[in-house]
Amino acid sequence: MPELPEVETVRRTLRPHVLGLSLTGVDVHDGRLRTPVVARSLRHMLKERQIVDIRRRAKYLLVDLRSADSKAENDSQQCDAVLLLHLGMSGKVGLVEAEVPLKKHDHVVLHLSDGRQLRFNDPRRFGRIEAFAAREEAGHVLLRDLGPEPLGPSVDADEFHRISRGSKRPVKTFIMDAKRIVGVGNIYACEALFRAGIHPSTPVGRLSTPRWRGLVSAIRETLTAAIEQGGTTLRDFRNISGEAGYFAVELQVYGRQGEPCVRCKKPVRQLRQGGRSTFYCASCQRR
DNA sequence: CAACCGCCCTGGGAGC
DNA sequence: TGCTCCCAGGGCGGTT
Repeated sequence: MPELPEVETVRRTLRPHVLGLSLTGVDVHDGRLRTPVVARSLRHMLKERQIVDIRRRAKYLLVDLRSADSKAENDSQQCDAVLLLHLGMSGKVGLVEAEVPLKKHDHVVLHLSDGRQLRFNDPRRFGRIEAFAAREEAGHVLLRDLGPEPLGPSVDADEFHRISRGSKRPVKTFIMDAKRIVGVGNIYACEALFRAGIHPSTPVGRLSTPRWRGLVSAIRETLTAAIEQGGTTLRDFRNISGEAGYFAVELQVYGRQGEPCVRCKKPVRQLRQGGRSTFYCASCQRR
């Protein structure tokens, strides 16, 4: 499942291949994604626009588009658009030649000016694809309430300590809350808490500033390491050529219930928090 | 308002 | 072999 490192890897991999190309057409084969894809409006927002950048915010890919035929500089501002992609649970982006046969679950196809196609494939249809005018980005309902980027400069342990004071909420659900900090999914939440030596059930309001510092560092290190390794494969991730994806990151606790802890050899335990499985070492991770 | 819970969806694995 | 059941999970809408 694509978490932040996978999305960042897709961004970095895709970007050099598509920068400067224009979108020449849009096919919607199955618009039943997280919210229905409206072919008409997607076409209207994308057609004849040139890809000028690909950014990432949380787990959203944001493709910056500029009107390709706009000669007048003052006109281009109004023509700027953003294509938003979320890979959900099982989404993949393929960059292929037009003659390559469609695969099952290739729901949306974007035609590129070099003859190739960007194909959005998503078996579980938890993904999202939509487009809007660039001026709408700041107030966009999916983006406006997002917390800071874990790898950005504004993530601050003192701030987390301040806003979590008095809260009895488990630390794990706190760091997975996108309003607090974005891009920490179930796998990396477990891994970061193990790295920081913090029990996932610890009431978040009881974490001292030094422990918060340790946790913030652990989140950053965990995500950075995964990005460097090209993202976790697990089941669904594929790289842009459509081949089996990058090698799996060495996971220390996630999915290892009953196996010996890499640090102390005691069995890794599993519990459920907010409907999600949590994996941890009761000996290495303390409240 | 913070916190929680159920739901969306399909494929894959386990068990019979 | 094929059936049923369960699980994976981000984010959103609804409720407490």
